[in-house]
Amino acid sequence: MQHPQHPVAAPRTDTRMRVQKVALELFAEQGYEKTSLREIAERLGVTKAALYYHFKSKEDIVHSLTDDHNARIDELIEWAKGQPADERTRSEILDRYVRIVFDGAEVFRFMEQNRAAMQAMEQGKGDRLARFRDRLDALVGLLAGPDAPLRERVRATAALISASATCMIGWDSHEDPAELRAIALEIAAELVG
Amino acid sequence: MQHPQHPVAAPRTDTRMRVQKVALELFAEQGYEKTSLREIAERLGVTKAALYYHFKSKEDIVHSLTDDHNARIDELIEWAKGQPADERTRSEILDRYVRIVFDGAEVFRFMEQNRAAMQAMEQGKGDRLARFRDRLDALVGLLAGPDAPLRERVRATAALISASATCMIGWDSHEDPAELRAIALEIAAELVG
DNA sequence: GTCTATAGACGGATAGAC
DNA sequence: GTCTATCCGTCTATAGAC
Repeated sequence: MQHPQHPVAAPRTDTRMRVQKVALELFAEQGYEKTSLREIAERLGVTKAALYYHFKSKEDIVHSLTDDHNARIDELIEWAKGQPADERTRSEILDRYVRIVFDGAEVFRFMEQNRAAMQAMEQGKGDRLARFRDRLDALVGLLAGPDAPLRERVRATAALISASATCMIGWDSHEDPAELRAIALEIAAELVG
Repeated sequence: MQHPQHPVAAPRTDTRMRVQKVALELFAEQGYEKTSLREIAERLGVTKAALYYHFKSKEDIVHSLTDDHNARIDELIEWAKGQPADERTRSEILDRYVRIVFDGAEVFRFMEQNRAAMQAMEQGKGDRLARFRDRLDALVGLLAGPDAPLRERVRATAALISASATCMIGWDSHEDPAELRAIALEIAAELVG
């Protein structure tokens, strides 16, 4: 008789997730470039080499943190392209967008504060919506219409930027998150309405 | 008879400004941390050591780029503190704020894209409004009132963030700058009004 | 005011034992 | 899956000649 589920000696199967957690903390505290793999390993109580078993490079850690969130934005864009360009669709785009940023607030805050580093990583990825700016432009196009006048495009941009900023800025810790999300959505709706 | 104005051999007295120009270009292209003094010197046709004659460190180059603009924000805050907290004052705060960001758009864009690096530099400067976040909070306090409810504080924050983003985002190069500035102001006024 | 040369430190990444 | 040890590159900053 065997116990195939659990190998003996409980080999810390969650190390990968612990690396992600610590890396995100340090990237947020001191920035991506100023955080070395040595620091991440030290705070985790392992060695640099251990990190390379779970991630093939420093950039790979970042991608493991950001890919899911970026994919959700891409899905939103794809979905919206198949919808009629009416008021109903616009308000659903904003609702879903705010929810995505709100759910991944820590990661989006990291991306925001390290935009220069993110842009450097995005270089050379010509395919799809690899670049942050492409995603923003796509959403603006869907919210304002592809050939909208400058004023409408600027307002749609401002709507997205202020909504996400509201979701990811560090407020007093005892503010009501649900209220923040509602206010973010209200502001965005006002600007595209 | 002498010619006291121009020393012989025209010793490139503008090198300091040329360094600032090239540094800002490179910081914007690849980010502050990924730009080395070697690269700056190379693009300028001088050596690293020459840079150290004009600036005492890499950070010092950044401060030479940003200090004036930050001081203008500080002056705006000081001025506003002595004004009555009415509609007239709020709208003048926004007008002056937008003008400051608009005038220094390249530098503000650099600070925005390298916020992590900026924050790292701001560590340990306890005095005055050394930190970016302090300036934002001060302006929000002046626009919304010191003990305003959450919604008003969030809206004031969104006003400042979207106005500055509008001024410093890279739009199609043939857009009318004056129109952009007007739209930025309109959005901000709407959110604090 | 600009140069050459170098110090001194730290970074990411890999090899190979256990 | 984690370790030790190390390679090799790059960086900021300085010393000192011209």
